[in-house]
Amino acid sequence: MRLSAYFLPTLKENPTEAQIVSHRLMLRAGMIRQTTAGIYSWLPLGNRVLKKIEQIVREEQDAAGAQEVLTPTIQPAELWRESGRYDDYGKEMLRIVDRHEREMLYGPTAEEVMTAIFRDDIKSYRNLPKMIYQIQWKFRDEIRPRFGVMRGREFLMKDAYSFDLDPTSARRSYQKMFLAYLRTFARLGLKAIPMQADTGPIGGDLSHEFIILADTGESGVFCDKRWLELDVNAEAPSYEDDLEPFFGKLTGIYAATDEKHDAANSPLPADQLVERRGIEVGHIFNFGTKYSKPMNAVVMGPNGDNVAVEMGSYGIGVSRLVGAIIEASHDDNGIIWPESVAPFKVGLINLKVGDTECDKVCADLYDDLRTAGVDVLYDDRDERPGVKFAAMDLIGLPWHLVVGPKGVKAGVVELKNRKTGERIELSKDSALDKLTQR
RNA sequence: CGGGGCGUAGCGCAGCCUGGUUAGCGCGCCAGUUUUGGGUACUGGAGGCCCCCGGUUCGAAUCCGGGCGCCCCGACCA
Repeated sequence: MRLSAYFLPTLKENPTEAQIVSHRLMLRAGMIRQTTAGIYSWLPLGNRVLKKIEQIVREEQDAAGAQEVLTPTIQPAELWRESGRYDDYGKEMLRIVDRHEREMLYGPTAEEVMTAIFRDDIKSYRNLPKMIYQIQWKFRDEIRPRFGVMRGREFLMKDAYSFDLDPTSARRSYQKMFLAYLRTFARLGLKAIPMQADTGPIGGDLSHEFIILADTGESGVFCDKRWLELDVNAEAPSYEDDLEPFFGKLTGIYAATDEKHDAANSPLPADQLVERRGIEVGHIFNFGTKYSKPMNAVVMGPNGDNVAVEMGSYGIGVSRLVGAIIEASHDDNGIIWPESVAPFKVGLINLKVGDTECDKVCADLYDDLRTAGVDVLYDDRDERPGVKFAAMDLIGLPWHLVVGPKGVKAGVVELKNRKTGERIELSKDSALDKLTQR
């Protein structure tokens, strides 16, 4: 993409409404614009990041054996009356009446819809277990939305639902998702700690929140200090393995949100315990038959009895992750994208637009990179170098490829790593090699 | 829902208290000059229902009433 043609409205100054760094940087980097309180439009750059995250989440869900579906944002009140949650959910649920006076709602979650889809077509234990998921917009009418996409009213969520014949099998589904979450967050460049959590309105007994430690986080959390240096993926099993040992080991290292932590009966001595702030990026629940019973989601078991299926649900805040990643990865100059989610891998900077040599070298690099399948954002604007460097730092692409007249005369270009700040001069071809092999 | 704040050009703000020429400033934007190596220049220019409605007044961005919107703190929530 050529920057001169890209819809990328960057801001030099901080908008007043943005209180935390990720919100400020998302606005300044031209990723999002607020449409109304807690509801955002995603501009091209932000949308690219959102799609990248979505894709990683999707790949890891698929790898864990979940199958992607898509259910509507608008749901009938009827389904929620079946589960008994229509009256319980309160004002967070956005309720709508259609032209026929039917009560509808904008889905804050999809347990009811998913349970209904399951029960309508799955009738035998032979078809279990099943795990389905979607990546779909949700709406929760927060009292006070804040922090940009970190706590919007409308947000993109990956929500998965597991259906099993018995609690043992359900536990295994839970552990698969537990592992999938660890792998997903690791690929996103994040360290997410699974913590014992309250189950809230979804209900159930087994539940973990996945928390990224960050000073700006909304949740207070407590954890064993061993978590701080633990590499959870080093010994992660595959999905075919018995997951119990791994699950047992990780859940055996204390971590809990402040709702769950009992300071009076702390399981750890004070010098072992760390108290921090955190951002919740995922939450998984096992809730048994809480929905399957009232909604009559039953299958015929091996002995001919109808049994209510054991269920779990598993959420990842996809749009929230965009903010969370920025909270975890930025500096004074702007965002520093992990390569896996960067909107473009390389920013190509032409320091002297109009110079025949520079234009030629840039045009070649631009074509070659794209041919090699590398996402490249070419700053071909007739701007001063400082302006270009600033913009490139702000939007945080992992690699900056700088082409200027001096270097071109000497047959070199400069490659800068946004994260480390390291700058090396090398030939155009070596730069290409380096960027295409990674 | 309780408490606080704000609404003036795309963004950040001043002006309002104490009403009175064509409503200012910085950034951005447009045109031209500059061809620039790490947030760097110069000249000129465009751009305003001063949130909305009503009232007071000879006169309202400014005072008064009502409404709407947005932000922050709290309670609440993923």
